[in-house]
Amino acid sequence: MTIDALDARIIALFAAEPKLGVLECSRRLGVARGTVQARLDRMAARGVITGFGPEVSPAALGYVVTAFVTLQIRQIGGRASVADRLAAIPEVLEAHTITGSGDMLCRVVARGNADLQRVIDLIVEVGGVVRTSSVIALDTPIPHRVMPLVTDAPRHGATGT
Amino acid sequence: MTIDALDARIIALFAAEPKLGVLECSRRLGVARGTVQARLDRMAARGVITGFGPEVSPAALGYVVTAFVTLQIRQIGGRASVADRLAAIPEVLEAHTITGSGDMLCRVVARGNADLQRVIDLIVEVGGVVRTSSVIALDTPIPHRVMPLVTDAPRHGATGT
DNA sequence: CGTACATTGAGCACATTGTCCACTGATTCA
DNA sequence: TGAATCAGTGGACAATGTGCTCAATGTACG
Repeated sequence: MTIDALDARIIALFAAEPKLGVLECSRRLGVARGTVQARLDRMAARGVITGFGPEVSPAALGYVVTAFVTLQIRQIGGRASVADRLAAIPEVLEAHTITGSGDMLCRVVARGNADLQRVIDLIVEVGGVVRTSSVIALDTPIPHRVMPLVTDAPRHGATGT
Repeated sequence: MTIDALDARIIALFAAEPKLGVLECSRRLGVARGTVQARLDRMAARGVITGFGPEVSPAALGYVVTAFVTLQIRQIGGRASVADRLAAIPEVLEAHTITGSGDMLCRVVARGNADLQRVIDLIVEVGGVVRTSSVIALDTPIPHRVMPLVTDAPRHGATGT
């Protein structure tokens, strides 16, 4: 369930320059085109690479405020329905059930602080949500990244094969 | 700073089937190829689309545990150096400075609960970090997404072409 | 030793890309 | 009203990359 150094280089190269084709990638890595294609296919099949979709910046769309909202949920209600209704709120970008004193942790975005209040109100209105507690992200010194994992993983795991 | 309905449809189409070319995309949307290309270029230039890189699943690499770690930082130390040292830890996928009782919120992954302890130890060892508090993500009913935002944004902003 | 697998290098037909162009229609502004 | 600007259209072109196939090679493993 790991990747080798070549896999990592392929991913890193495509991450750096997504417009590269398989052919150009194989040239730069010094391997045959078929190898790169096979690696990509295999990683896609194994779920390591989940897609090549466009990455959209919420901030560029006007959603400049990011917040993390911890929810407490009435035990009797059932978390599933809460998740469904949260999913209906576009500004909820992510939701996890969690350990600790809270029950769910959501990442939400909004067009401003006043708009964040509106979004939180939408969340509170979801049946089963008892209480919310929010923290606002002031700055993001480390934006979402996975590349360190990719270049690190080969060192831990399988030899080539 | 918004996108219109056509932009949203272009993004949605590429998100659904990234292997589509510009030409096929234009065919399905019933517009000229040049239009799709121009829209993509413009959205890339405006920062709405930040890239087309491969999306990697940490879980598929063996990092099956996700946790959110809240840090308290010694005020005198300075947050910048803390962020730099956190960035050196591959398992730290994201870090924000936040409002509230904590000072930073990090998303971290690990290969298991025992490994999470190792990662948290790495974080604690960072100079300036006074205390940490972790919650583990048990389940992720809403995985990271932005599409609802994309399809929602046109309604707020520009005319619909 | 034989099998299985990954890789290589080559070739092919086909589709797509990047890049031009001229023309249209709508909007804005003097 | 007339001029200018912008986005979109439809077409064209050469150059390139793609998906696919094939046989041959080298290596790991039982």
